[in-house]
Amino acid sequence: MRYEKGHKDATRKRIIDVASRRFRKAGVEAVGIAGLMADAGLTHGGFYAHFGSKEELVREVIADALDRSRARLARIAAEGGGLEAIVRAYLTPPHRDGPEVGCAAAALASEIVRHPAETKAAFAGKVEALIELIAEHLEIDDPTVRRQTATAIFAGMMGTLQLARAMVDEGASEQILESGVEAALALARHPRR
Amino acid sequence: MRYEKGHKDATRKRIIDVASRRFRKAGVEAVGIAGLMADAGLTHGGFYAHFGSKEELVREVIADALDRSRARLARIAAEGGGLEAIVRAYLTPPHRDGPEVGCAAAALASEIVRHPAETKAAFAGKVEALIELIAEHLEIDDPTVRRQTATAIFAGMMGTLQLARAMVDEGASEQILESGVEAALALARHPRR
DNA sequence: TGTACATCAGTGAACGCGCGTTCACTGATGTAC
DNA sequence: TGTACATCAGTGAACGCGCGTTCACTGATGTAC
Repeated sequence: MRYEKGHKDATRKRIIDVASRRFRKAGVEAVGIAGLMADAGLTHGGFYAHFGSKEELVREVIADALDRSRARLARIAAEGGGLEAIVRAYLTPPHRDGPEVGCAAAALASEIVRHPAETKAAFAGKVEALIELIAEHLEIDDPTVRRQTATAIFAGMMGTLQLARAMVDEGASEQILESGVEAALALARHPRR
Repeated sequence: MRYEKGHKDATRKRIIDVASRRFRKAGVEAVGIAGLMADAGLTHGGFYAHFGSKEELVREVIADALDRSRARLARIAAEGGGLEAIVRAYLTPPHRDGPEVGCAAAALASEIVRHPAETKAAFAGKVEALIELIAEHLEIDDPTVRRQTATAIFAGMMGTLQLARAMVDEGASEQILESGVEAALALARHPRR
């Protein structure tokens, strides 16, 4: 081999990592293949040795980024804080200000909707896994209610983070984050009317 | 005048209306000036007689679309259903399936974040008005708690609609909408721990 | 051990295309005389 | 009333640019003999 064993895999991983940050920061549409590859230290033509199309990369990035978010939140919960630690870690100024390393669902949700079904399916599957993680940390017996509550908590976290990012005023933004924390914890406490 | 009085205003309004539908359906970035103007029955060059830039149009569209959403939801609440009617009208399959005439916040939130401060400010201001509308229909005495609860309810509604749109499976999508309704009503009922 | 060849990750020119924006122009109508 | 001119919403060619994708190629290294 002209390159050491594992070289191509490492390059592929590097492209995904660069794309993952850039997609979350600027949106998928705003990121071009040429700039992406330059960031990864390569030229644009080589892209197609790794991915069949930009859309295929999008799918891989979404799956990878959401897997990592899930793992990170699972670790945070496991360290003893449970659901409250998840919620507080998610609705925090650093997460609001660092979308490039944050939750891909919050960063890309409204544009993923317009992608092909295959991409949406990848997104939907990983979001379900995130919801499942939240459900595991709810003290609700009925599995249907637990699942519904977990879904609403995640939707609220995502919507809250997006609103906090849209605010121009720092104080207003932090009040929104706080509202989101309170609401998530209230839902975890009062799953039924 | 070569055109009857009010002609230019009517054209401007038509451009905004066409842009409003197309932005919400495809995202701001995916909509070009030429296609937009063709849809409005004009050629692209005329665009700059009405708007200084595409970004200026984006700002006008956001303000207009969110004003209309607010007015629509206010009417629905006033017809007797109150907050529950707002929530149920928002988290409904037709709204999920018709983003082009639906809430601009849910359709565009994650991309507005990346626009210039002036655009974000226009968005933020109108979202505050929507939250205020929700707050008006909450039976909570403490204005801070009322406001916080309204914020969380709106964030949850927005996040829920986005998740429902991202699902490929129809049944899963409808369960998400239902979770959102339940959660919003639960928050309205239990504002404090 | 030395030479010929195969491999293939990565290169970079080229493809057609649409983008946002500018600008000299058109032509229907209103106003001035 | 008839003619000359001013107005200005809208036209369409042109600008430089970046997009996603294709493809003939390079050149470093491994394998075969």
